[in-house]
Amino acid sequence: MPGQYSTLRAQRRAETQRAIQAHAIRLFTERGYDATTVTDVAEAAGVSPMTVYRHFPTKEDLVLLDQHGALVAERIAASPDVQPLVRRIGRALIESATTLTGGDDLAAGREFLLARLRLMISTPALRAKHLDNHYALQRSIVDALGVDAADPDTVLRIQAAASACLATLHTALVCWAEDDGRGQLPDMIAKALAAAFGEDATDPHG
Amino acid sequence: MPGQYSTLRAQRRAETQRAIQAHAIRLFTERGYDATTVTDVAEAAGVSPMTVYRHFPTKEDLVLLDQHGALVAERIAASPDVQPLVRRIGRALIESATTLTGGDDLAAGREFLLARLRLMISTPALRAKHLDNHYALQRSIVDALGVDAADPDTVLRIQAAASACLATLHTALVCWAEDDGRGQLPDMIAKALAAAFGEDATDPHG
DNA sequence: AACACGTTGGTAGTCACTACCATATTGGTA
DNA sequence: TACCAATATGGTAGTGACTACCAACGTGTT
Repeated sequence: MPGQYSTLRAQRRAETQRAIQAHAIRLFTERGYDATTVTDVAEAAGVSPMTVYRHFPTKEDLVLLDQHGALVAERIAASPDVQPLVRRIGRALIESATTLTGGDDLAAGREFLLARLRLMISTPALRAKHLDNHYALQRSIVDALGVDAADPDTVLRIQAAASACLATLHTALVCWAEDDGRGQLPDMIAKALAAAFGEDATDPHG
Repeated sequence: MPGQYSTLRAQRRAETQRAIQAHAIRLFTERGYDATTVTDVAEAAGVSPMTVYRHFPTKEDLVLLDQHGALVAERIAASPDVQPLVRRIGRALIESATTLTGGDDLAAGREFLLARLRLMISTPALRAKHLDNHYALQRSIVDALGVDAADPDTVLRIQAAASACLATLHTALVCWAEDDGRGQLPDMIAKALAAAFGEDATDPHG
């Protein structure tokens, strides 16, 4: 929230935030999400429960992914609009996944991502909110595609394509996590898209 | 939960349950979901808060749809398995929607359904849990399709198709509700499926 | 040195939800 | 008809997430 005019302040804040989240994921994985209270997390991180809420608005936000949404919307807006909708969205999803998993410096980042994914998949509350985040992402994708919203049929068409693509992405994430991240996530997404929409609609060489 | 060996008992129970839910939807619509406490609902229905929890495990269950899942799974299992996956699932969704909206005797039932849908769409907590219900429905659809689960690629293919179809269904529900239920829901679903997967994949005359 | 600001901690409260126990009414039975 | 089991409901007390409101302390700027 607050504007950081100081680097030292921002660094400290970022560090406590990182520590809180790291301890949270560890405890959630060890004892389970529901069996771990926010107070437990705060004690483990050496702060008060209030500080946890200052950095993460809800307990769920300790686990959920954050940057992914903006990444996808950017790529959508930057893509040429001559391709069919599904291919355009699908490519943005694949490229974003490449940035996410490949851009992370080392294996530790991937393990952290995997741990969060596993929690999201197995905990109903987390899974629900994560799916709702995808719904919000769907809205921003539709916005990024630049709809005039004059014709309700056009809106329905775009909304349907976007939601179907995102659901497929979620399925690919689940399968990737259940495979313990052995395969390549972008490949997984491409395969899932091809399965849902047909090979031709998502052919990377098209 | 309990087995109803008596009709009179079951009738009374069903009646209080119906009353609780009706008052809940009314209050949620009037004051907003978050601004209405379970105690408010209980008082309006003339029961104690505990009775509300006996009939509806969570506050969210006062709004969410229930029977839909079983309906879809049945139709999936009953459909011939020669068609492509997306068409098979899509048809089951359309037919279930026909049963839901057409089977309801009169307009009052449709208005009630619309009110619940509007709440589900506009309230984040409800929307999230509803989307998670769709995820559970996805699982039962995959089960109903009878997968041997030997090949992970096959599983991914079916999961992807099912999740994409259900996301499209959700989009159609939203569009239908935003249009105040003026159009026909099954048509809306068919249109959304065609937009996402192409006309040929869902052609009802195929 | 003084001042504004941002980070943290404390307290008290609301609300969803869960045991655990008591009570009354209903349905079938001796 | 009297009795008993099942069931629907109510009460109380408690947990845990989350939210004000206020106090204290450190940091960066003037």
